[in-house]
Amino acid sequence: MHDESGPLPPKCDFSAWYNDILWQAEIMDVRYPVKGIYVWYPHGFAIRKGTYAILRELLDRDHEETLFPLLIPEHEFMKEAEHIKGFEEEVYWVTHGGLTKLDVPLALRPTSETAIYPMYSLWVRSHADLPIKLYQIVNTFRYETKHTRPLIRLREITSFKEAHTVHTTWDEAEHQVEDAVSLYSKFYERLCVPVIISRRPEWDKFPGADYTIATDAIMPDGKTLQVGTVHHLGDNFSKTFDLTYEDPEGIQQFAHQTCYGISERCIAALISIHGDDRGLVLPPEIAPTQIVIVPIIKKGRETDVQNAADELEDTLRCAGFRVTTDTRNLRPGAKYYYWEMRGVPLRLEIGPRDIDNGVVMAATRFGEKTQISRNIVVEETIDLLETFRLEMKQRAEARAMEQIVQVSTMQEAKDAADMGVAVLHWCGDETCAEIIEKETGVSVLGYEVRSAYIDEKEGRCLVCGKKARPAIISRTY
RNA sequence: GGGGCAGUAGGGUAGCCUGGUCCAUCCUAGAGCGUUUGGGACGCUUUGACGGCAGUUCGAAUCUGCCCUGCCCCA
Repeated sequence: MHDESGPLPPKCDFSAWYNDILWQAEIMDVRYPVKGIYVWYPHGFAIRKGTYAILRELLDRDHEETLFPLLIPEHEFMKEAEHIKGFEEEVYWVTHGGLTKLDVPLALRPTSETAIYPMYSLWVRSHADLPIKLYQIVNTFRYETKHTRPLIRLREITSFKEAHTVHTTWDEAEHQVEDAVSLYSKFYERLCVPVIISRRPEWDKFPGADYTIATDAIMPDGKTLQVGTVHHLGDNFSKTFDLTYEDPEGIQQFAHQTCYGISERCIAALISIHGDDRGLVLPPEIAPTQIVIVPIIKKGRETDVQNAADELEDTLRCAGFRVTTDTRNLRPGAKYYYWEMRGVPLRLEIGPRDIDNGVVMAATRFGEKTQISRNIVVEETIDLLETFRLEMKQRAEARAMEQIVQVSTMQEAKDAADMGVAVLHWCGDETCAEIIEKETGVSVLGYEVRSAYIDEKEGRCLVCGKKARPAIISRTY
């Protein structure tokens, strides 16, 4: 419970570590009495706010935020055949209003295509109305039958950012897919979370899509977590929902669409990839508290120290930092552990000795201590936080590179997929993929891989020996 | 989808087989007072639970049934 072991199970026991850090760092309370449904603690929610602020900022450059209803009438939901097949097993239905049975059952959205597209069909008249690029951040419901996990596999997804765009042509929609992929790359770069982008195999794409590009992060236990998807919907939904526009020649045409989503899984990745045995490690941009000031009270110098801490807090707050002074009646050590658990990037200690010398002690979340001069504390803090951010990124990338292994035999693939992601050559043929999956026991995640950590060179299919490009396989969440 | 194990205070455990002095307990957490503060402080006082619903019984944390929730293994 104490001493060298620390309050958390070691991170190498990832499952136990993950469950524990969620409540120790006050991210989620998992005790809500419904399976797969959890409560955000204020601290977790503050992390969510910071993370989604970045997502909003990136999207707001050329999207508009909106809000569609939670309830979808059965007849709309049931229109798109492929889509229904993909979701019918996991839809919650509202069947009654009070004691009265509803004439039309209402689905709780598992995703909002069928809520949004009937309205798009009303809104779009002419090519001049296009493109439309909207997004919303909402809760969605899926009756998951597999093992649920906080932030990862939920029955109520509380933080689903879904964007839905409409375009005149298939090619224009394809450009939008590319824009979205690059937007997601930027997003994860800001979180310092390394990701692999790839095209999902045909049998694994979004129900109703022409194709799906996915973003995966590698968790500490080597399993991958899908943390973003971008779908080219072609004109599949526009045909179903009669979403047409009049082109410049006066002819009615079906629109082409895309949709792309990110959920609170991005928080799961953020926590898991950066956290350590002492707790959270957060990028300064996201940390609800960026700097904590710990006053070192000594008998006889109480007001002295308190005033110095207050002044320091003022200076930093005026410089734009999110800063807290911990004035609780605890030993300094207890405070250090407390804020380390919460992932605060920088701690400043100020005691009588520092006041006399005109300095403060700075310690980053990685444990690097430096003494900085009080009169240039703002400049030094900016430097320390930026160095810290880069260090976070480097550590995460180094780990990702260890977890990605290029393989050339089935046995190697199996071994590598046990520890992380195996990169192998696959011709694109489904029967070859089946053999790979059967022999390795893990699934083919994708092909047309885009990642700074993976070489895109051609080779020979591991199964049939035909010309092939790299594909990735791994155990998944 | 199939199988197994479990649920006792905020957290972790004992008790259950063999129903009854059980005022549980320790660590931890919360509240209060005082002393303390350069890596998890200490003393005193105090708060708090048997997952839910039925049943068996003079009596249920303990036995039975159903439900809910969690964890592990296999497909």
